Amino acid sequence: MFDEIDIHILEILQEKARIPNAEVARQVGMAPSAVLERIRKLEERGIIEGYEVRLNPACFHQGLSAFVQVEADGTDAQTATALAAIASVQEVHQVVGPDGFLVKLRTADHTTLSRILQQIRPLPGVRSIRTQVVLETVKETRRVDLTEPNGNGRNS
Amino acid sequence: MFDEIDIHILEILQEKARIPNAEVARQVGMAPSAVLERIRKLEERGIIEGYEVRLNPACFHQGLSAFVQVEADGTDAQTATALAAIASVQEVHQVVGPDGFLVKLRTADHTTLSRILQQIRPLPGVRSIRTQVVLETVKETRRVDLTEPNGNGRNS
DNA sequence: TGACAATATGAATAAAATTCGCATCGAAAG
DNA sequence: CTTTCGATGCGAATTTTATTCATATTGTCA
Repeated sequence: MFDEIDIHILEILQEKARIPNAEVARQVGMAPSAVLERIRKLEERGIIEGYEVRLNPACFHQGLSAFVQVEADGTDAQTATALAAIASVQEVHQVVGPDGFLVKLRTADHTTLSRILQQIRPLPGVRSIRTQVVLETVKETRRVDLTEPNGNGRNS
Repeated sequence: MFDEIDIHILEILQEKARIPNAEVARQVGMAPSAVLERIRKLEERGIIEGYEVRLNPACFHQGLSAFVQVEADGTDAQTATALAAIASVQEVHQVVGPDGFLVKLRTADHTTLSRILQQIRPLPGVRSIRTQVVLETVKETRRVDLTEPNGNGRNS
């Protein structure tokens, strides 16, 4: 699927995605056109899904994180859809076990959080919810570990 | 802190961060130099934290997600650090309540997950853990909602 | 009104993106 | 072993973008 050079390119982009292609080419020691072609193919193959700007949530009154364990009837797809439709909801995961869904929220403060929780409770299929408020986020990344010396975890 | 034009720029970058600055300028109807200056200031002020490439986890044998509720003695900073140091650990949140930490993992499969869990259990301060395996992720975004018609949630 | 700070503009230049013809390499077929 | 073919890299040429800077505009405050 991809080789060491691709890995190198992805590492660079993972570090700083808005870096000029010419600079990537310099770092991997190839012609810019070749690097461009590789990046294009990584995008085509769906290995690269997109490029995002990382914003400071606190600057947008979204400084409070919380996780909600939603116990639902079976695993209602309608419940998932309704949860996902809420603006403050960052993530909706269907999990194994009694708590059917695990929902990650981001709000301005406790008042807003309460409002969202009251919005979740009456959703179709929702039996009960348990909320965990985040005091401090120690780590939060979406990076994929590409530094595997051997070939495991890599498609050929 | 920022105005409607900044919001517009951020929306564009949130959608597609590797877009050329000249194109952003076109979309917001300003000179490229002015847009460049605005983006620079957004970066300086820490509103823009960085730019990331979004990779397909499945392509890197990281198709399995799980959340681990870690019950810890008090809220040991050492525990948090140890958790954060594990490569498969994507997020570590210190939460209010008996489960001191909520940890998000990404692994290749159940076998790897088990290995990581056995790595977590003996960590300093860890009393017990409860694991929730993700069957399906319905929504997973880090986008900040910038489409607020009124001024609430925005610093002036 | 006048001064000042912040920000926009447009032109000029340097740098980058993009295209494309050609070369190279490796695998599979003859 | 040679040929063919596809994939990929290279480098030159061209278009587009980034970046800088002098100048203009705007809004605020004294």
